[in-house]
Amino acid sequence: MHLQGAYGNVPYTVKQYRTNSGISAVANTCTRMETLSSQRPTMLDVAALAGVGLTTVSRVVNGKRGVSETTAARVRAAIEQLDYRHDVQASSLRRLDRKTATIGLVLEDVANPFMSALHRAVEDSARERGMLVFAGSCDEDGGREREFIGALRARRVDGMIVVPAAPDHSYLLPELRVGTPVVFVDRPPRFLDADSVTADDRGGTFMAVSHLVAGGHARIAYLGADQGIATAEERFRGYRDGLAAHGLDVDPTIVRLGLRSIEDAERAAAELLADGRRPTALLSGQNYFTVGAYRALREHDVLRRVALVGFDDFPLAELLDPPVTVVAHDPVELGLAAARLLFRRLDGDRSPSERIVCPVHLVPRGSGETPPKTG
Amino acid sequence: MHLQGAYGNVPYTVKQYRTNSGISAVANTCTRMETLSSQRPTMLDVAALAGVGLTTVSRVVNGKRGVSETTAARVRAAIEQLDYRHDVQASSLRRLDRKTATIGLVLEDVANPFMSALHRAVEDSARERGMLVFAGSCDEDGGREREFIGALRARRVDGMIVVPAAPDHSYLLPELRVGTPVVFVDRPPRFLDADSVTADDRGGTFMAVSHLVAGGHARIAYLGADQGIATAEERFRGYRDGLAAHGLDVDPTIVRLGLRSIEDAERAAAELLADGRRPTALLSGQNYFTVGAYRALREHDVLRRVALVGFDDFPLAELLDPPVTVVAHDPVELGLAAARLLFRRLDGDRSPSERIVCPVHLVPRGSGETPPKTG
DNA sequence: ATGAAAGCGCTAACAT
DNA sequence: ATGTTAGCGCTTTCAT
Repeated sequence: MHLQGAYGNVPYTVKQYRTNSGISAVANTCTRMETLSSQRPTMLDVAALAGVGLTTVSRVVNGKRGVSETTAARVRAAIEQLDYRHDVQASSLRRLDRKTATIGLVLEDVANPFMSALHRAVEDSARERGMLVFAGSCDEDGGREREFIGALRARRVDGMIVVPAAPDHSYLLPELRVGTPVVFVDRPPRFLDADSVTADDRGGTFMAVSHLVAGGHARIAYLGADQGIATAEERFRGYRDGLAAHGLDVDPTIVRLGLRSIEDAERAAAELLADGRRPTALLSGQNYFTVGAYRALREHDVLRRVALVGFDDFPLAELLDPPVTVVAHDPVELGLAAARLLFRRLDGDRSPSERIVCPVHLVPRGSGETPPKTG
Repeated sequence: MHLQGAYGNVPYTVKQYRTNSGISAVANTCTRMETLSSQRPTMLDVAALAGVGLTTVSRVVNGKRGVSETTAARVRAAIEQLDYRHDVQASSLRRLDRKTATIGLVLEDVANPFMSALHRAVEDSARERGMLVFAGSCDEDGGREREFIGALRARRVDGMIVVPAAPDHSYLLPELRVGTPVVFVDRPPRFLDADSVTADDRGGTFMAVSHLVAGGHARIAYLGADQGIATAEERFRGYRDGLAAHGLDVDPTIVRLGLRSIEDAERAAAELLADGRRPTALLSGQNYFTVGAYRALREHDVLRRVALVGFDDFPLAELLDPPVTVVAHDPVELGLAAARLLFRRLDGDRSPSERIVCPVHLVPRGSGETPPKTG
């Protein structure tokens, strides 16, 4: 028991604590002169106050066995009294597995309802394991993705869940090799063999086209994003394949790709509707585009004359009048699956990379069941 | 220059690199025997490969002056070649200011559209300064708030932005004292003197009541959350004060507090509408409750007979039919103001704590302009 | 059951 | 302009 002077052979500025039992003890290294009150207590402070060694405090904090219950209680009391907080950064620096109990989540946009629902699912999974998540938005910008992932690397996250934006992910190879698992979600990685959880994009638009054709439509327009985005490409493929499967041709004049925003989609839909030979149905490749298309339909007062089916469900879709028919995949399902996969890797699973594909569902609500009308 | 053997008096396992100029150098401490290939390169590896000292690498990485351009270029090449990534955790451990370039963001729910818009605003502000943000959800649970903030403390975040859930924040006092700034947003802290950015909640509901009264309404119901939540209390106060200001009494039978979800609100609104002496207008204290109320109105087929005004704007409010009149405050504005305040504190501002109140706006869209009808 | 000492990757003070 | 050394707060190894 060290009552005064120095701890080990490290020189300390003496600081006295008074414990319940009236024992006083020494604490806090203080080479630089600063007001002690503004310093955070360290394990050494706790050790001194509890009258035990540094290692014992470490054992208690990490819940390791080999400490008597009485000692542990004293340590816990000291922690409480000093408002001590373990430093996971310093801890991870020295620990063998270098784990930081932190994961990175690379999203398209944390404020997109689909992405934020996915975020919440990942957060909940992480919390169960006492892990925190760094989330960030890339806005479909590959450069920002690299930048953000670089920042995650610099913080030594234990793993990452990524909605990819970049056209090439081979730059992540060293990271994977060093043992940091990366799970791709919503879209598969490019030029990299890694785990992924995606939705059946092609199947979704195929299903949507079939639904519209079954409803009598033969002139179906398409609103899609840049074909550089894997999801967008697959969805467009489903549209083409769907038409082909029903013996219909793709009419390039009613296909609008490369859209980026609600406004883009609204403009594109407005153009299509203004045309003399306008489509009898609109198929939108993404939640935001569906909203834009809906606005255009309302603006042109053809809400119940031109059908609309959207990919991705969105909040309030069922409250609109008419409610919006969508092809939906559950972001929570994607997020949970991705997290499960990531944690399995963190737990040491080294089996070949997996490609999980979640099914999509058609949710008929009204807007997609409008029969075709001409003029 | 060290060509072989040991670096300083630290024993190393020798590892040879060949540089462009043909100089070979030593690297990588390796006490534990592990395959070197699976190790992350450290500054020492970079230093060895570039044929310079450790400090020089540190200087280059941190962009400090005092390194010749030729040396810097050699170092950068080595960094590139080894795919070296700076370890901010280790860096922060040793650096004087202990900064981690990380902030914590404590939200009610990352998936709530209001919260995720705020999140995005904070993220964008943080990115400008090269900082990352830990976001998490507390679901109005004070215990979860403390738990999450504890995890943030353990990761030594530089500062926090908090949408408070707990009934008492004095537990954050040691954190503030140790120099970690905390800015409260959307709601003020309780039992703690700290910065806050809030909306004019009382003024908002007061305005809403006045608007409805001006439209001829005298029987206005209220749907609100638990009065333990500061925002909820202020909004309810604005409702009462608004009625009083127009000589109207609060009728407790048409006030429903303590709601927690869309479903709660839908049920409460349905009850109010089923009653013989039903209100002519509904005032909702929160975005989710507005959605619930809207559903109930539609269910009872009184969408254009009973008026509805909601607090908080929400996506697609203007797309509904009738579009929803709301009292809105901008989450982006709140987020940006909170971030600005936090960064000012991080830059050393020690002036007395600030209480910023953002104005709210009435956005008449239709649902709130329905004239009162009886029966 | 407990403690002393070494050292994780880095920055800062002090050389030169 | 560059290098050497100490040590940030912690975990681990090896004592006892």
